[in-house]
Amino acid sequence: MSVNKVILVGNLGKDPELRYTPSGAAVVNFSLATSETYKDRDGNRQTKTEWHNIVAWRQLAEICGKYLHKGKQIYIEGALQTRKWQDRDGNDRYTTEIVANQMQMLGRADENGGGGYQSGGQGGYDNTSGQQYGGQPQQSYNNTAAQPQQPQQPQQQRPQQQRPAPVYEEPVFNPDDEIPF
Amino acid sequence: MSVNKVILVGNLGKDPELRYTPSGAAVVNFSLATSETYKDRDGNRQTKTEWHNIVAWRQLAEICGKYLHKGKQIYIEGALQTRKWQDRDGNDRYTTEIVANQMQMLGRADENGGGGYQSGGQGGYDNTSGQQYGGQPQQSYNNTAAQPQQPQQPQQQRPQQQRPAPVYEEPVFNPDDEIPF
Amino acid sequence: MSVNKVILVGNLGKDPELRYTPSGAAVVNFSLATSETYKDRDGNRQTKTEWHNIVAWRQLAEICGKYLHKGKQIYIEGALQTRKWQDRDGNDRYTTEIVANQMQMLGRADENGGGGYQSGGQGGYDNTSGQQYGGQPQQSYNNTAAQPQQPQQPQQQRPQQQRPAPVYEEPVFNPDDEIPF
Amino acid sequence: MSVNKVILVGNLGKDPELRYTPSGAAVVNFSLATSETYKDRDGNRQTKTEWHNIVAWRQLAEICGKYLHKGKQIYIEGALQTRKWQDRDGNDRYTTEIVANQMQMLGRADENGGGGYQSGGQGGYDNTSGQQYGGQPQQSYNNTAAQPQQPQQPQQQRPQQQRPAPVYEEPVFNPDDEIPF
DNA sequence: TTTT
DNA sequence: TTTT
Repeated sequence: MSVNKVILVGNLGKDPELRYTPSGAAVVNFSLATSETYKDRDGNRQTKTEWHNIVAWRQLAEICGKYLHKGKQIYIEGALQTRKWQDRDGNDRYTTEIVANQMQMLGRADENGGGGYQSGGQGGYDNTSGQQYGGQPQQSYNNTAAQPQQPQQPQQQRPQQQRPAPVYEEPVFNPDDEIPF
Repeated sequence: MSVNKVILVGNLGKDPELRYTPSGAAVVNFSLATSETYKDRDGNRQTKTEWHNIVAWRQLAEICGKYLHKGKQIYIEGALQTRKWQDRDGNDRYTTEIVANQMQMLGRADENGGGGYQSGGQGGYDNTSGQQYGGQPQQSYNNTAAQPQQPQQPQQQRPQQQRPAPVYEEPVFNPDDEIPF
Repeated sequence: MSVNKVILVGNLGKDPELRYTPSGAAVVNFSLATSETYKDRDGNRQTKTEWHNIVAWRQLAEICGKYLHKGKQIYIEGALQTRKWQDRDGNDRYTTEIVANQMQMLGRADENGGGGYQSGGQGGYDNTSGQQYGGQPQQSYNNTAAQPQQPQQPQQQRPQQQRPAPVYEEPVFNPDDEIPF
Repeated sequence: MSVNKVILVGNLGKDPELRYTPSGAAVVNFSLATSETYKDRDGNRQTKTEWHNIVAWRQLAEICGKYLHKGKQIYIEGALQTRKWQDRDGNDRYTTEIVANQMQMLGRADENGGGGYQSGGQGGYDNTSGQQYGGQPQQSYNNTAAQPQQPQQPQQQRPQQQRPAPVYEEPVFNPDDEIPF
């Protein structure tokens, strides 16, 4: 009985980071900038930039890891998700991310290369999963997990003392952590 | 390299019409009203209503057919599609529809009944297909065809003289027509 | 009590057509293509293109007329609107358009020129109207009419015999027609 | 050159909190829940709830304060914004909010009352500002500031020792703080 | 950290 | 009529 949707068009601040869970699920993280320009009261043009934490899983993660790079302009559609975690003092802290389920590279195709792009278009994967428009041709890159469960970042669920060298910072995704499903 | 997305919140003008193709695919059609109120130059409040033709396929079609009814308020997400057809004079004519891929019933749950609702919540189907948020729990009702192909309305592709009693009107979906795949 | 929203990313099929009403209101029309690629049952990659009729008014119309051109990739946000008109036989006919209220040029800035672009960035207008995010810096190009009234295409409201040479086709926007407000 | 858009349909977790800045600008805060249901690996139906921090300004703030209440189902459209602030240890901390620019009450009109609703429809304000669809009738409740500047939460900009009893927590909006414009 |  |  609800809708949770985010639509962004922006530029990557850095190259994406693609990792794999022990079970083999791909996950990618990157930050995306959206900018607004406006004139302040003195008539000077100002820019305000917003940074968004993007995460994607599985096939979409791999596509992002392969084809996106720092500076690339993309369209992202996803859902808001706020993860709770504990800092070193045991305080609850929260991080909000956009869990992407669709991505579109924007601009010219010949500009969709950069950092590691191999020619051959979008080769190497088949976009036949059909999540987006059941009963329609496929549009863009969608996330395609057959059984959807967003893995909880596992750091917050197991005792922190299990870590050999406890990191009292925001839990970055750890590819050695098992997805709990 | 493109995005084609429609988001509507409105009310059904009539009960939805659920049909099946010979191959067994469910398809539903209904019209959805969105209304805007504004004040004209004389300060009088005016209402402008827009009517949208909605079509949905397969599982989503069946859910719409079962649970929606005239007057129901819903959220719809889909894609624009313009079908071309010929009228009796052979002129090209066009009809624009929204091919829904997500639907949300709005308002109270106890008001989500009406025309044929069985108690038991959203019982009768398993929402485990995972199109929307690969890697996440499922949200709302999605269209779930594993191999997405939007059936072309076949009327425009076969000779009209095949029809016993040719109807020189906009080709309404004919459940006797085979989906071309 | 409703939402009527369209979000498109696509390419212009032709240069936009900018006109002015007798009262001086700018109006622009262009068609925008969105394309999906999919594999058919034989595994061949197919493309399906959808064409959308875009209309924009006033400041946004002028920006589109100045900076857009055939082939340009843009983001459009707007509302669906279906206009009713009569063909020569007096039959009701309908045309669905997207009334744009926001537009974003995509791709590189140095590619945002073409057909008549003058350097100087987005010069010539001040983006200080604040429709989009009241209380926030302005984002992108918005439609900025202080008193919003969508002009009805006047052809359908006055007798067709008033036209010297009646055109029995879909009523294209006529800049000699007065906006009815 | 970017888009930052959030679309939510959900229910308020509490009554909204309406405050005013010293300069008289209304600001409202509330949390909105979106929920997804899914089946876990054991076939049990699970619900995952996401909480979103909503903020709105000026006219939209006042409408939210007047007409919304705990449990109410609404449609919200807005932009993501992450505020940075310092906790007691001087660590940077971040809070992500949705700055609403459009709101729609969902469900029955006779259910749109509760906590302080006066009959008379949406009386008490004129929705004639025209931000959303320049050139169109107005849809829903929009934020209408003529000069858009999102007030920065001022707590993070002035010395914390100014507070008589420093609260080493996330800076909640303080209506005694002046908006910096 | 990106873009304009 | 665009793009890939």
